[in-house]
Amino acid sequence: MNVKNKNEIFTEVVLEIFKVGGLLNIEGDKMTNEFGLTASRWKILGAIELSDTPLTISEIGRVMGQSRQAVQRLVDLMTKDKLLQQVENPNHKRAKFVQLTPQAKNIYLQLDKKQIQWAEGLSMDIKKSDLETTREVLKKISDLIDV
Amino acid sequence: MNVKNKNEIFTEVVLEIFKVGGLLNIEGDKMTNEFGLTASRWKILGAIELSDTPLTISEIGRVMGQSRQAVQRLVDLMTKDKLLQQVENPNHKRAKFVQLTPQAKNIYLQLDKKQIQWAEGLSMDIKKSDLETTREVLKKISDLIDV
DNA sequence: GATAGTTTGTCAACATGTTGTCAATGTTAA
DNA sequence: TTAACATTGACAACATGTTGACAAACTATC
Repeated sequence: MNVKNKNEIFTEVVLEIFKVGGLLNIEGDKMTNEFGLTASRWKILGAIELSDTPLTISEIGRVMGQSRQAVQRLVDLMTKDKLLQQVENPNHKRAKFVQLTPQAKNIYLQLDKKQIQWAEGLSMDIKKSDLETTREVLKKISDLIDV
Repeated sequence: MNVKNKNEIFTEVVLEIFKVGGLLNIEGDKMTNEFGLTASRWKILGAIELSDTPLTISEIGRVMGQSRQAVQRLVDLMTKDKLLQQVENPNHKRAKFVQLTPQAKNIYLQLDKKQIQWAEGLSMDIKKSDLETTREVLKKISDLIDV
């Protein structure tokens, strides 16, 4: 019946993560194209909007599991594009808080609607409990690596 | 209890895929460093070794869910490094088959051992059935996008 | 066989990401 | 307070990836 051991399945999961990640990026690029955005820039907006507290550039990087330098680069570009603005951080002179401009909030809301419709189509055939299991497994893996 | 709907969970899964993907790449780079490889080049070796039939560059791309150009670039570099060699494909004059050199096979075997130990540590706290669910969910997503 | 459409290799432009380094800023401990 | 350590912004080098375009090679259809 089931001839594969746990390690083999784990390896398959890892390879599938790479594959799906790439495909999702392409999909995200298409989805954001009409707003002059890309998948990566959309993710930055999401990281800020989904957070309960104001975030600095380094904090955004930590939330996304990325280097602060990669985030800095995008934030600089998006600031130039009037999508982000930086405000004083009372706790740190250099590390300012990053905020969405009204224009970016507007775009983000539209993208959120678009994404929900897209997600509904994709997750139609997937059980909610299976999605939850997947989320937990991925979180466990990321926590275990991140040490 | 559970206030999140399916779309929200789906979104969390997507964000976790991005995060874990990045972390796995960093981990793969560290793991392959002693052999003068990178995570991406290791993946190329894996795609070829795990296939039942000889693969062309374009086919490797399709298996990995990547553009053939990205694969081509790496195969060219790895050919220069004596890790890959190309042999005639009776079905196509230009699209040759890509093979591992003995040296690459040797490295791949060592990496496989190393990876199994690493995977055992990581998947220790994860149920086999949950890993299988995760794999199936990811496959479903990638199939649905790939159309 | 000729023709139209697809796949492939090649080259180029560009976006994204890690890593390393340095000085400026914050934090901690003696 | 001061000295050691950690975090941050800034810059640079490099690896990886998508996309677009073009000609060569293959496939299918008439």
